[in-house]
Amino acid sequence: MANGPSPAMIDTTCENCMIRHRAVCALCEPDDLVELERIKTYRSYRPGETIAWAGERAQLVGSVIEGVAMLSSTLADGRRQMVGLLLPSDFLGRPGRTTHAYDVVAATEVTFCMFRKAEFERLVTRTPRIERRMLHMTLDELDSAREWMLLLGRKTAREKIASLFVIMARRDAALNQARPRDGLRFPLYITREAMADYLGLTIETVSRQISALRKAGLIEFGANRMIHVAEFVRLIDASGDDAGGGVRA
Amino acid sequence: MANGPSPAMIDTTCENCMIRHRAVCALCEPDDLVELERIKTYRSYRPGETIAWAGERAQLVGSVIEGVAMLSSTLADGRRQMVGLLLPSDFLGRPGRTTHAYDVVAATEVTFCMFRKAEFERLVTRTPRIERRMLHMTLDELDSAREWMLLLGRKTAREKIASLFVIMARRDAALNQARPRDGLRFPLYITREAMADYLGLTIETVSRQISALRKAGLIEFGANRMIHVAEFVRLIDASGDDAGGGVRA
DNA sequence: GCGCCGCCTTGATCGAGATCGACGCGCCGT
DNA sequence: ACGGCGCGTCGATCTCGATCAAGGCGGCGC
Repeated sequence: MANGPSPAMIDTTCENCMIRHRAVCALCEPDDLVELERIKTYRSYRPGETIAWAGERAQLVGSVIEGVAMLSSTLADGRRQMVGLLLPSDFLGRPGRTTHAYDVVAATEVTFCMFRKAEFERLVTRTPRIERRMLHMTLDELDSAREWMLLLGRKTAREKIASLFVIMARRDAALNQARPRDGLRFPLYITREAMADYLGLTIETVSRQISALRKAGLIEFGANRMIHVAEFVRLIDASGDDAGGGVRA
Repeated sequence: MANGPSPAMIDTTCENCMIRHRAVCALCEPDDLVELERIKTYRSYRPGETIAWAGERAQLVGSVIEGVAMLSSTLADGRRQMVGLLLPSDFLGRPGRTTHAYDVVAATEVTFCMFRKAEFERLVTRTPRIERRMLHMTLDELDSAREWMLLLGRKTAREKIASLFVIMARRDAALNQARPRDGLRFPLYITREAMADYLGLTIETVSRQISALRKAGLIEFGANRMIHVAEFVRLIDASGDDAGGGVRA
């Protein structure tokens, strides 16, 4: 994700867009795309760069084309919790709200297909297809958020790490059309800090539990931040979720 | 909420419905309401009754008219986490999914305005107004879920209890149009178990922290499960959220 | 009235994860 | 080559909330 094509190499026609059939524009007809192309712009951010601050006036909305961005909330004394991840095709910005509700930070190099908020909303209002698509995407996000609530509220540190790895492995397998027979590899792009923020842990606990999983033989470290999972089922068991036998990609 | 009018007393015309302007039908035109009235039915559940099991085929969808229902997830070994609350006007059932994703249990006596799923979806497909309304409701739920993620991941037991009370107090104040000057009362309908499931705690910790808040003078117990908050600002401080001075209802 | 049962409270102890502190390793700029 | 810095690891200790255990209180049926 972090080392895909550079922004300059992105095909800027909607027809050829990498996320054409998964993003907010998935249900659009050719006519709609003409409209979208008229008002869209591309914008990239460096890893660690802040894309928006919570409370800030939201001028832009848009879809992630590639890379990963993090949504997080912060308590007055600095405790931070990640509340969402924006992956390619995910949408940033909420119709009917004028400010950002969360801090948005680039986790990797990330590129957005952006629209001026007002123009986009005008277009949405007269294009129910976009609204329908947004509804489905929002429902999916709500499901993810609720799954994460279970993790945050009830899972042990070990289960949290295993759950994260299961998700990353599945995502990577889906992306690369790889069949997760036995033996599965995926890259660990994010830092311990990002994992800790995501899982509601400290970085020390994240580090210790990853070591514990390695010592227990559930994972191995490869070169270049690759994680190798010999028996995916054992990782799923360690994650606390049942779904026991069936290895879904 | 638990002791409002009985189902039999509910006015069954959409025009006079208590949630007419807040529910999924809020944007509907009179013509749409005729359609809805044709396919809707009312259904009530007793406190503690299970409305749906996770994984079960979803036949019905609908809005809460009155009462409260809880959505929760369960881990294989029985650990449970509440992932959502359905209050009057909230919608149960997800378009495009054939099974329930969570257990749904009545927290109080609860009455739904329900539709056969297939019929409702057919209607939605040709009524973008309903879709737009669902989108906004889903976005609100997503915000609540994310706020809850911050609570589950980063707040202390004490802050969790205080946060819950702040929310309940605000909700009650909003419902009764009461101005939260100094001195604010609200009823504590739910059990310690429900609070524990919601907050990611055990019932013992819930009990102890409520006692601690009482001993610290932040809350007092009245008759009939009423909680009295003398200085709302102190409760907000204890909740960990800033928003320090401004007392919003 | 009496006893039971569900819900709640409180105490004692335990343990997972936070906190504090030290250090290792790789990368980058000079 | 060297030093500095960001990131990760690991050990020691502490602490908050879980766990285990013992009642209390109130409503309800008999």
